[in-house]
Formats: sequence, C-alpha cells, structure tokens
Amino acid sequence: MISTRGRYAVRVMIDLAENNTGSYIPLKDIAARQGISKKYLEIIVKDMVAGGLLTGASGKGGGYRLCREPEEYTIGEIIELMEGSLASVACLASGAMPCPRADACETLPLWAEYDKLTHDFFYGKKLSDLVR
Amino acid sequence: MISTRGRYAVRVMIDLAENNTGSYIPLKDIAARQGISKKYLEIIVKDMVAGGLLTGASGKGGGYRLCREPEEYTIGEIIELMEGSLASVACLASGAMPCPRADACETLPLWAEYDKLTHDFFYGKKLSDLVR
DNA sequence: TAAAAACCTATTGACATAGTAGGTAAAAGG
DNA sequence: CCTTTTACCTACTATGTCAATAGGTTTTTA
Repeated sequence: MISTRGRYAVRVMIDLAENNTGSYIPLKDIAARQGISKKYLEIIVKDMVAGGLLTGASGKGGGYRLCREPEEYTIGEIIELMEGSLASVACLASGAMPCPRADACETLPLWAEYDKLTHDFFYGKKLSDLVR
Repeated sequence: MISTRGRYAVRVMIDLAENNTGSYIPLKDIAARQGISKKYLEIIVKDMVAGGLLTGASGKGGGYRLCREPEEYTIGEIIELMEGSLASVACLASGAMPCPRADACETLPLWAEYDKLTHDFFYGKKLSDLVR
C-alpha cells in the first residue's frame, strides 16, 4: 500500500503546480489548503527537496516551488522517491538481498510481471495529467 | 507490498496443485519443500481453510488439499483473502472510512485506476497458470 | 531588528510483520 | 486399546514502520 508519504507528496506537487505564482509558496499555505499537518509535511517536503523534486528557500518570502515544469515530472518518480521502491514484493525491492530460491521460484515471474505493470503505469503518468 | 502471508499462501496453493496425490498432504511436507517454518505456515493455512481455499483433515493420514480444481482459483482471491485487501491506498480499502475529501481529491482517480489495473491483473491469473 | 520561513533532532503511540512456544483434539494404524 | 501422526488453538515477542508531535536553530527579507 502507498503510504501518506507518497500520497501527500503527490498532493504537494499538484498544489504547487496549481498555485504557481512564480515565487516561493510557504508550506503553511500548502498545509492549510490540503488539510495536512504542517509539521508532518515538513518531514516529507524535506525528502522531496533532497530528492530533487522541489527547491526550498528559507526566510521571509521563502517557501517551496517546483524546479521543473509539471509535464517534466512523472508520478512514478515521486512515489518511488518517497516510498523507497515501487516493488510489490520484498524480493524485487531495490537493495534487497538476492533470494536463494529465485531460480526455482514459481511465483517470482508473477511478481515481476506485476511490477512491470506498476512501473509502466506510474511512470506513464505525468504531474501535468493530474492538474485541473 | 505483498507480505509473506499472501506470498506463502500462493506457494502453498501451487505446492498442493503440483503434489496432488488425491489424498491429504501433511503441512510438514509442504513446509520442507518450500523452506518455510511449519509453525508459521500453520497460522497462514488456518486462514486459508477458514476462507474456503483448502480443506484440512486431522489425524494420521491427514493434512491439507485443494477443494477445487487449480483452474477454478484466481490468484486475486488468494491474495485478497490473505492480505485483507488488494487496495493500493487506505482510502480505497474495503471497510475504510469514507474520506471527506473524496469529492475534491485530485489523486483519488489515479489510485482508483491503479486499483482496477491491479484487480484485473490478479483476478485474471488462475492458479493453474502458475503450475509447471 | 523583528518577523517569517525553512531546517534540524528527537520522541511517541499504535499497529503490523514474521515469526516462536507450548499445548489440545482428532483420527488412523497396529 | 493405545500410540503415533496430524491438524488445530491460544498466547507471546522482537522488530520495524507509520503518522505524527514537540521544541528548537538558522536563514533571509522587509
């Protein structure tokens, strides 16, 4: 299941795309519009900056903004960054120990096929597709 | 992510389909073949019996067996039974509180579309498709 | 220089995961 | 009948993740 980290991140991205004024948007405003705790969003947004989705600016007049055009972001990269992986099973997660049963496993191809479906779905959606 | 409950359940089903002798298969044998703790499998298999996937028989000569033909099971029903839901987000899980923001939510259609994809994928696979 | 904002570290309660432990009940074989 | 084999049952536990909260410090602009 996709957790609040991934879901809130997508909503922050949409919010920034829809409320783009050219200048920085304070997190307070995003939190108020989205009805999400500002304190919790701080943690999420910090990782989004570290992952290159957003840029932040401290001080008065500061806040956050997108660092690319909405059509240059895929939903897949947002979710994958925030959730750590899009993989459906632990054996296929990036950084997982290779499973000793992988060669004989009769279920691995199933999970791999589903993972490809998932990957193609989310990387095929652009942020701009979700902006009204 | 699909947990061991769902993954092990699918493996038990495949194991039973492949080693079908007409009589009951002891869990000890399944656990040994699959390399999974028998004690842990007990918990999982118990729920599979309760959910109507398997029938169990106590006593000497007892064990478990499928109660339908392999082509009459979908992978979707196995996973959904064991994981509680196939939903990708909490707001769409069966039994979830309806989200007050659902009407205005710009991400809900995305999750709903993905859920449909997931549902169609797993309900489109039959147990017999995974048996060698 | 004061306000507004990001940025930082730490903590918490609740729950899920992946098991382990130690039994009781049932059924068949000898 | 009795022993073995098997399912079935309740309880416990260690670890980790999730979704926040709390209380600061630093940076920047007006």
